[in-house]
Amino acid sequence: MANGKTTIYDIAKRLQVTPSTVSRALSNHPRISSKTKKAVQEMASQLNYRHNNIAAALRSGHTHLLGVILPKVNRHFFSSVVKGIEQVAREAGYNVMITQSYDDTATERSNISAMLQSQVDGIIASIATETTEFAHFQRVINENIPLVLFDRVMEISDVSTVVIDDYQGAYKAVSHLIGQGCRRIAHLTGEPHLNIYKYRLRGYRDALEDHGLPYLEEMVIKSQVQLEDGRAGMEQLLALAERPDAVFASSDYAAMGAMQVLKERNLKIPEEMALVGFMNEPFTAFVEPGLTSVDQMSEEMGRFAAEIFLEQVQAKGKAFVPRKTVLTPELIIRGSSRKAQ
Amino acid sequence: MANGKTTIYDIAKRLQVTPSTVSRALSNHPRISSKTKKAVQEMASQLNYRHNNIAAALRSGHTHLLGVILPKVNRHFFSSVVKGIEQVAREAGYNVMITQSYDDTATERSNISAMLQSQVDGIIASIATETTEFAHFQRVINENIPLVLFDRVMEISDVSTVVIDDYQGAYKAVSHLIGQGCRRIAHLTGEPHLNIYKYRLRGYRDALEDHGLPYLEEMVIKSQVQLEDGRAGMEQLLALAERPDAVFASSDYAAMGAMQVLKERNLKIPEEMALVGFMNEPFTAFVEPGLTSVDQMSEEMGRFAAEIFLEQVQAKGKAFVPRKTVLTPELIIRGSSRKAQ
DNA sequence: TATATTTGTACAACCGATTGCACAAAATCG
DNA sequence: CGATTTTGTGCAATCGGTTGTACAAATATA
Repeated sequence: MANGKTTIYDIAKRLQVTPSTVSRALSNHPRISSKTKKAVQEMASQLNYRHNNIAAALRSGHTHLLGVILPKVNRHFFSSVVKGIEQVAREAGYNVMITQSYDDTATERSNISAMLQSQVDGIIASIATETTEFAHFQRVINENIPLVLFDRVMEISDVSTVVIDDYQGAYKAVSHLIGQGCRRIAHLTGEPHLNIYKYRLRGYRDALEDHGLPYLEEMVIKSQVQLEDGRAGMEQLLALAERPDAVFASSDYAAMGAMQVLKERNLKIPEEMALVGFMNEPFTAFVEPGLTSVDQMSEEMGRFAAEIFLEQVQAKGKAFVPRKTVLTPELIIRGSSRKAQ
Repeated sequence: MANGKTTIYDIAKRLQVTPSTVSRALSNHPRISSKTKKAVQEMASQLNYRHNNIAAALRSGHTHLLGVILPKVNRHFFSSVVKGIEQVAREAGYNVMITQSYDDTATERSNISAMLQSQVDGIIASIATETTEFAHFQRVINENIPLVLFDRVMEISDVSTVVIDDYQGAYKAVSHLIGQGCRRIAHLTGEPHLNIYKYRLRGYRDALEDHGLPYLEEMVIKSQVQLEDGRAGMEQLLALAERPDAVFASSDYAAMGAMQVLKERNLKIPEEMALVGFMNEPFTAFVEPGLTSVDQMSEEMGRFAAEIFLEQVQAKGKAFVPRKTVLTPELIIRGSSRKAQ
């Protein structure tokens, strides 16, 4: 009170009870009489008491802080995932601490350090594109702090993961293009060390083969699948002796870059070149024509990740069996791939 | 060590010194000999020691946590601001805790509570659209916790703020349209209780009047300036007896909605209707034609906000004079307003 | 009614670093 | 060379809740 901060000691003094009683009353301990609880609560609000998370965390060992590491929050996908995480986490009394790796491994590492220093109760993360070694994540696991990875995951056994079925998403997308009459479908793929791109590539390939179309090396272009990469990729594809009649990109940004190039060259979309992206970023609905894309069930993904984290926290002592959750993506068809039949 | 956690006590024991010496050695206290410091540091890394922020915070009173409250992280503007904040904050040894209000006052209030409970050393925030009473922010100020507001600020004296010159941004935008030959310029404006919209409206008005054009009530449409609002606003404007020949929207989303309607009706942009937005979201560059927009200097804004926060922290004891910082916005001209001369 | 159980609260150690104060040893000064 | 200042480290209290244990009173059980 003196310096504006009320503690449980102040409440205890006023009520002639001990701090431990106050603490228990506030946390709704069964052994405390409801009479005492009421008195404590009233005095607490009267004195404008606020629970000091820090002090509680020091003794109890848990901060009720959940760390979230994302490549970039301004990707609609990631921010939606965060929304899902927040919904579940707050419900369960956890505060969420978001940080961004900016797809940089060093930053990712320092994010993890910061979180460990802040004693977060768990970490939910999606790995930076650039990251190829996972010692920093392994450290989290070794310290027995619940870790849940989503979307961009790594091949480590003791981690729970939530991903969409990238294979299926790609397969659906390519099948759709074939259904629209496309026969020469190119693919803009990302870093092969990230599973998402690996699986999407497989889905692409299998869809082609299952429909009796050949898989051609020159039709698959690897990059970081950013806007510029999409532009470059499209240029490259247009320079081929036999041009593709469709492009399936592993990211909406790459697809967008491709679209820009096509427009600059006055090629008709989807008649001369159909396009499909991946992520279903909101701008896909704004551009002209709308960009067909694979939706990644972002909020669900976040909710699942948070729920798994909670389970893992609850199973504290006992061994927790890491869960792998796979969600089914949805193909959102827009003008960029809808050919008049 | 026993349970994987090394403390300064473990280090002290190994080195036959006291924990206080270790603490001081680690924090580079001038009174500790460099010999001891070296020994402590080596032992620390050997034992894999990690500083426990929680314990330190409890005693020292500062958590080195900076809370940031944003309406939505997936707005490119806000995420850029965060980037700026992070740059400065991390440099100074602060971790950043981001939360979203989703433009909802209740959520905003609970965000603040959560942060106060977590004992953040300061809060940087942009107010939720919906918020009209500021008691929760006032509480932060009353508790003497540094508060810096940016972009969406409120009329309270004891707060530092960072904003762009919204008036000037609007003025530039409208003058540009007039320069392109537009004579009947409509305006999509937002909630008048938010300064940003109020000032933009004034800039719009003054630019018209300074160029000898009339300010017409029916040309100003108030809404939440989201995509749908832009659509509705455009419909309304097109229904006027005398249509406008340009629309200046206080948000890119509203401008985008307007653009969609224009395209659906096959009206030419910018010939029949020029468009200018506000925010310079990335999609403005993707759409066809590119959307002219006012850039808000987002990263700078974040950096300034963080710097002011730091100053305020440093000035701990003494009275800190709140600073109002105003940045100059930049008009990014794209196809939606560039008429062939 | 005597005994066993439950209920309600108090006591005190504890989480792990920080920090004002004390004090001896070393360095500097007159 | 004695007095003063500086340097390096230790002591112990402290931040504010949490929690295992103890114990008296109330209640239930036999």
